[in-house]
Amino acid sequence: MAVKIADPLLMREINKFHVLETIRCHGQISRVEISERTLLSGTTVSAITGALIEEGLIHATHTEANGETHRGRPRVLLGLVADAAYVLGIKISEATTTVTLIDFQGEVVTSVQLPIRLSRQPAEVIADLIEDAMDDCINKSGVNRKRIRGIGIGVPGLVDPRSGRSYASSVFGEREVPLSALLGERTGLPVKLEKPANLLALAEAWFGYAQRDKSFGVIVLDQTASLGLWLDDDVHRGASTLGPTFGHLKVGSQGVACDCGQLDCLNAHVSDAALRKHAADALGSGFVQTALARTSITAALAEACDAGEAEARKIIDGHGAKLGVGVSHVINLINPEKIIVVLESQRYCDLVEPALRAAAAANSFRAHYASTELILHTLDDQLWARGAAALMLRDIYSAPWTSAYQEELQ
Amino acid sequence: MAVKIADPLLMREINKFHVLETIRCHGQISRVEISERTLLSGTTVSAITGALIEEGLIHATHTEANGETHRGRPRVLLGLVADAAYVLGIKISEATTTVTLIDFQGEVVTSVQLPIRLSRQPAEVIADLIEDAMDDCINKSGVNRKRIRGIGIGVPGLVDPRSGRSYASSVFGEREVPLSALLGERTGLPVKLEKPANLLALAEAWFGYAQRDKSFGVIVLDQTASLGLWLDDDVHRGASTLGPTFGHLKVGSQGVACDCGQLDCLNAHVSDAALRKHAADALGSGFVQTALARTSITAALAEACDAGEAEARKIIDGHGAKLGVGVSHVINLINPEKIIVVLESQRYCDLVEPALRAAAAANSFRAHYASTELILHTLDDQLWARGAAALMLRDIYSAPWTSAYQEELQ
DNA sequence: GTCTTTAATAAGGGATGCGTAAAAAGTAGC
DNA sequence: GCTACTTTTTACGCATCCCTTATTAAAGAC
Repeated sequence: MAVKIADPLLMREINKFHVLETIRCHGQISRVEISERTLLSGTTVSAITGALIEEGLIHATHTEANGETHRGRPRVLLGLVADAAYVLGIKISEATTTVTLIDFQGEVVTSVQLPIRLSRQPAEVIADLIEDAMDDCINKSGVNRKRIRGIGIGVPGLVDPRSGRSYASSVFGEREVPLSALLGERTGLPVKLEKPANLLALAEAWFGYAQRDKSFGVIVLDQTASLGLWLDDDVHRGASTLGPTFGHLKVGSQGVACDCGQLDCLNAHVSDAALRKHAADALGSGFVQTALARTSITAALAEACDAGEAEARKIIDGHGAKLGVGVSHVINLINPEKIIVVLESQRYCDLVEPALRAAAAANSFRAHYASTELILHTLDDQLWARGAAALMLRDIYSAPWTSAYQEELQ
Repeated sequence: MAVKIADPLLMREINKFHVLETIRCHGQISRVEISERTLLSGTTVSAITGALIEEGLIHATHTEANGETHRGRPRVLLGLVADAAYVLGIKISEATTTVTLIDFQGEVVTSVQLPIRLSRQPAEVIADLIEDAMDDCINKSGVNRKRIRGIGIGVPGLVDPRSGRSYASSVFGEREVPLSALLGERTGLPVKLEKPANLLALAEAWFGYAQRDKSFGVIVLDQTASLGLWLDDDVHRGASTLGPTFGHLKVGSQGVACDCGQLDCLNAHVSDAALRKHAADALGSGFVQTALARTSITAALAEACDAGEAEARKIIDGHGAKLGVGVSHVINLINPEKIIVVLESQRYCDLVEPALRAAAAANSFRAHYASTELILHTLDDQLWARGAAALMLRDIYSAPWTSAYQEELQ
């Protein structure tokens, strides 16, 4: 039984949720329009918005009709109270860690970057560093700490959101780190852990390209390739709760070894490490070393390609082709409405796109390829943060009819 | 907005659904126990069961406490009225078509086999033949035609359940057949079309191995390989509504051509046609011809293998290996709680299982492989039928909180 | 400055639902 | 036959929704 028994209170909660959702999606909206959109009666909308105002979640922004001026009493526009709650979004990467404070509307309040390579430190030290960064972020913002409702974190590698543990992550020396617990102790706040791709999926679903879509996938290349799958209004986690393993799909049969001990995993072909190796083989280790001191491997390849280096072009095409095969598996099996591929730079998107699309098309069933929209765009640091924030915000907004709601409350 | 606005009527519908679900799952159950399981108050359960009795969906089976005798007033056991509704389940294959009448409890009432190769006939003729078979089935059962609520059909090839059309099916000469419409006209009943794998997924979810699972996949080899995916209490259809295309996943890189025009599709390696070709190449076309006159290709291979034929063993292992690669993609991307592989005979299950498991394990990420249970079992003709029936039954039982409910009513 | 128009709230009537608590029903034990 | 005990139903109170009809509020139109 995934759905709760109905009683009058649940009824209210459901309708309250719908009203809040409508306000959240629309930004500024009058009671009449809420009534029209939700099909709730004006009376009910008034009662619910009244309660929400009392709870401090929304307020009348007092702005009258926008632009054109109407005849009668102007509509009072309602909007979320930005100050109603705050959430910290944290994105941990190998080279940089970003801590961002997000308000109830999902807007960035403050953001702090920690340009530190964490991988040499034990988990306890890393937790301390992150705590300092959070404090810094909060202090800069001037936000009352009591209004902060939780912390959402994205960390590479395997993540079990249920236990809040990170496994085999490249940023930690330890194989297993109870990151949720470490940060929960220090802050007294609820902490949610997710893999970065799921964070992006959340961000796309809440703020990005996929707000209306029932199903979509987000593929992100952040050291390794990873997929976040959004199905039925939630991140898909699967039986292991680890989410899909895009990076270990098998592509091709060249017999390239992957860290996981198997052969021809996608990651063995498209991870940053693999790209560096390809580049070193084709362009010389000197090129790689000088380039990487300055920039990322994809940026370096893009530059070399633009400089007319045929080998760089070949590597990029190969990269796109392998990614395309992976994408084709997603199209064939899931056939989501959208697949969003998130890459580091616009230039690299442009360079990799032809080969990626060609491979995706060549390896997926026609009808499915035609119905899945393939989008490439660049990685926005704020998108990470907002995804991490959405992780916590969705708890505040949580849909009342799911049993998950109850579990998370206790 | 996937969820309806709450009002008192919806509330009743939700709770009614829960009560009916409880009765359906438990078979015979007293009001008290329903109250305990659903957490609804006794009053409400009485009111709802009263309404359900009035509607003729359930009745008091008047059996008192089973076995042990209790102290106070004995519980009145309630159960589904088998006669409350009937549904026709139809499974169309190349060689045989089965028509089955199922009652409200999901039990088979009558079943009729049409041992006719349909592929030579135009769609209109096929529809006529099926209509005759349905009439025969109904007449034999003695069931009042008015009690029949709909028809569920499984047909190989591409199926668009939304339009009720079958595309590129091996059983039809035409590329596109509006089968729902053809049978709807003839019977005046609602007709639902599905691909066979989805039918099996439904059957497993309602009656089979996966009644408790949130997510699972069913793989069936019926001419070609096909996958039905059950996610979030429903068959997953994807953007194209055609469902996953397991058979056109790319496995290996031998460059074997598939009907779809691409290379190395799973079907190009594991379809019945591919197996026949492998068998003809390795064992001689004479073997294939004499064997197929008598039995199926898998049964023939199993026999040859049992007779010590090394080439047959090799073909079966290859078959299992390719299937295993396909399975690994499902495990990596979806990581469902179960994957159920449905094969023709128990013997073939036993023979193909080692290679299948080995390939699945070798190509899927460890944690995911470990958390997905892999089950092989044989195809039961009744399972098809019950799946087809569930297709319609779920409309009668339909969950009131989804928008799909509303769409399907109109 | 008054009239018109639209928005929002308030009040009353009607319907439905849930839940609690008491009454009715039905059986076993003494 | 009476009592004890459990199930089921009935009666009542309360909450929610909806609708209709004022009432109040705030602007534009004249």
